[in-house]
Amino acid sequence: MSMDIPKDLRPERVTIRTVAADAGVSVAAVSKVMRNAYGVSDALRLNVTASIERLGYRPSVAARGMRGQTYTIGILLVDIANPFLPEVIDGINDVLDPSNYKAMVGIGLENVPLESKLIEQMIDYRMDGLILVAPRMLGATMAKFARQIPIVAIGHHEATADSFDTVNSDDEKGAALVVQSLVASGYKDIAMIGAYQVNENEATVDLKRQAGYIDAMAKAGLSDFSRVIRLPYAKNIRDEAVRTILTMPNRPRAMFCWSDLDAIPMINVARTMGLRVPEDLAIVGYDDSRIAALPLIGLTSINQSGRRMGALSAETLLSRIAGRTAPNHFLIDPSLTSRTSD
Amino acid sequence: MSMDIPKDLRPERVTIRTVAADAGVSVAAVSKVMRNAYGVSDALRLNVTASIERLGYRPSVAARGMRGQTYTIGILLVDIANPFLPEVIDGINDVLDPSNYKAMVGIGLENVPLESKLIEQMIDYRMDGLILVAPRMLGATMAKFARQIPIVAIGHHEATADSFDTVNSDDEKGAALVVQSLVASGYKDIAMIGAYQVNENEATVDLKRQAGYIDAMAKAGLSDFSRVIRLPYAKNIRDEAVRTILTMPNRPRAMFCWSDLDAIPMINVARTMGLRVPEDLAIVGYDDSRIAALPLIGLTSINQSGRRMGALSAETLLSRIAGRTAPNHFLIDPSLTSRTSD
DNA sequence: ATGAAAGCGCTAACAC
DNA sequence: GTGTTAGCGCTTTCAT
Repeated sequence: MSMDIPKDLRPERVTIRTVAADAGVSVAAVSKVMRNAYGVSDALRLNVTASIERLGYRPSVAARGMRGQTYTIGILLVDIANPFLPEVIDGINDVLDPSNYKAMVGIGLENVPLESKLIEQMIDYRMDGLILVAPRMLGATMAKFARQIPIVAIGHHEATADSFDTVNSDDEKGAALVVQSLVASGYKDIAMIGAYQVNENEATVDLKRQAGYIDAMAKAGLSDFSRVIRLPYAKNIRDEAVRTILTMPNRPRAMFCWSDLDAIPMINVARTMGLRVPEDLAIVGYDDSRIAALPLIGLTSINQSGRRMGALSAETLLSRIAGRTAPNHFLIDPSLTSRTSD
Repeated sequence: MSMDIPKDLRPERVTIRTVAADAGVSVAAVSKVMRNAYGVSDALRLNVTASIERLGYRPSVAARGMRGQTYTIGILLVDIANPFLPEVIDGINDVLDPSNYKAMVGIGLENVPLESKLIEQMIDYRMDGLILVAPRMLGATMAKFARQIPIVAIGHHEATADSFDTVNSDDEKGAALVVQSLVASGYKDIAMIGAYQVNENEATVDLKRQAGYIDAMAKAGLSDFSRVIRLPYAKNIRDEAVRTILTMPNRPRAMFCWSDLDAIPMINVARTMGLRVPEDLAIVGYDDSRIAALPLIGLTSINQSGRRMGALSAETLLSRIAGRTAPNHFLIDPSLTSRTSD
């Protein structure tokens, strides 16, 4: 039934001007209503709100970004597979939901240049602030970005940073918790599986966990047993490396893995080799991920309350966006979730 | 006229105008060089490129969005925990990387209103196109959005849609593969674990898998054994429900789970109850996720080549952005990865 | 081949 | 309390 509609008759985009015309007010009035700015009468507000509703008007983030805020914050994730991330996202959403801010996510794929690219992109988008989750980049790089946009980092230990905020679990304490628990169970020969590469970035969680482990071992008088083993970076040969380690005559009696991501395959390899966990080999992980909780895995692990960290980081970011300039650095206490692997 | 503002007090942004001045050309020239537009001499291009490099100029996506393209595509994920997603992202990045497009991710948290919100937000951002991964919303809703922005859906079976494109694994065939394999191994009493709720959306993958299962059972002359069991939506009581099912006197001999997400806990519950897998109960999953491959899990599962689906959807989206209007609908063959659980 | 200039949709001074 | 208007940094005709 409809003929070809000439372009000038086609329904045009609803802009702030359309709304203003519809409500019989100025564009400035509409803008103020949208931003809850000071100086609008209730009558005007009601009138404008009705027009917005009726026309289904949605402000262009792009246009907003050119003058003021975009009411969008960017979340940068290292990768997407890490089981710790969903919790953090949930926590962030907990606080963003009731605000008029939205989140947009970038995925770094464990790759520093890509991370920087994504941050630049988010800046190009004129996002209002950034939450970086376990960034691989150096603190100096982050400080550089922080000059352009408010930043809070999760899982980056740099409590002296003054251009950005940090939210962390106390990773040293977490590692100490593991060592103390294993020692209390009578283990002495406790080794640690560290992350794959010595990172250029010294603020990463794995190095803190390592420091906590070494320190706790010393405090327990077990320095002689203290050693950090690194698995190869390539995933496909990691299992083989674990097998080699577990075959060594002086194989440790207990293993503290810096991440569940390594602890779970280790349980599997151990059992496949006929080793009983924990009778022959105790294993403790880090992150308390869902898989760790599966009955047949039963991995004892450190819980770092990702949801709280997420929520806290969002609150911190919003307060910085709101104008705070003094840096905030939060350290949250981890806890040990005991299961059957130790 | 402009007043004299001390430049030291206002470190100014590098804009297209800065570059133009630096290179001694017009802003239009710079714009054309950036977009590889027609009508620029090599000399000019070189000159401008050098200035861009030297000044570290980055175009404002916001400003671009007001007139032309943003060179950004949005990816909408149902949630972040699904093990199938990282692969898809990798695939999308494979094709986006060499292009000058970037991806931005939104996370739907399995929630239709939130999904719509995120899409609207991406439209507000003037993104150039969207890839929706296993959207929960109705096809009609997607069609509505597709009038405003190019869309390709992954995991939404609606081959008749003409306003958006789809990329799917052949879920009916995948389910049939499972049934045929189980039948070949001698199983007859094969039940299926479906998704938690009957969705309002009939285009979801789980319903296709269900249809494929029922059909394949019929073709094998096993209609009498055919039945679809639904687990409760609440995660915390799901294990208990599985236990109840496995305790029934007429418990099925084999289980086809619509997703590894359900198959893996089922293996665990079964073994915890003392059932041997597969001697007492065969289990097959869907997605061939990493955890399925762990030796102690050893879950036989359907592989739907997420990476290829991701790459294909990105290509399809770019071609639609480039102007194609005829819809594309791709169906990719799944395959069965056999392990020890069946 | 290159440049001048008119907006895109909004926010924020400032005027009334 | 409300309206007018000058840009924000780009892209895109349309001149030259």
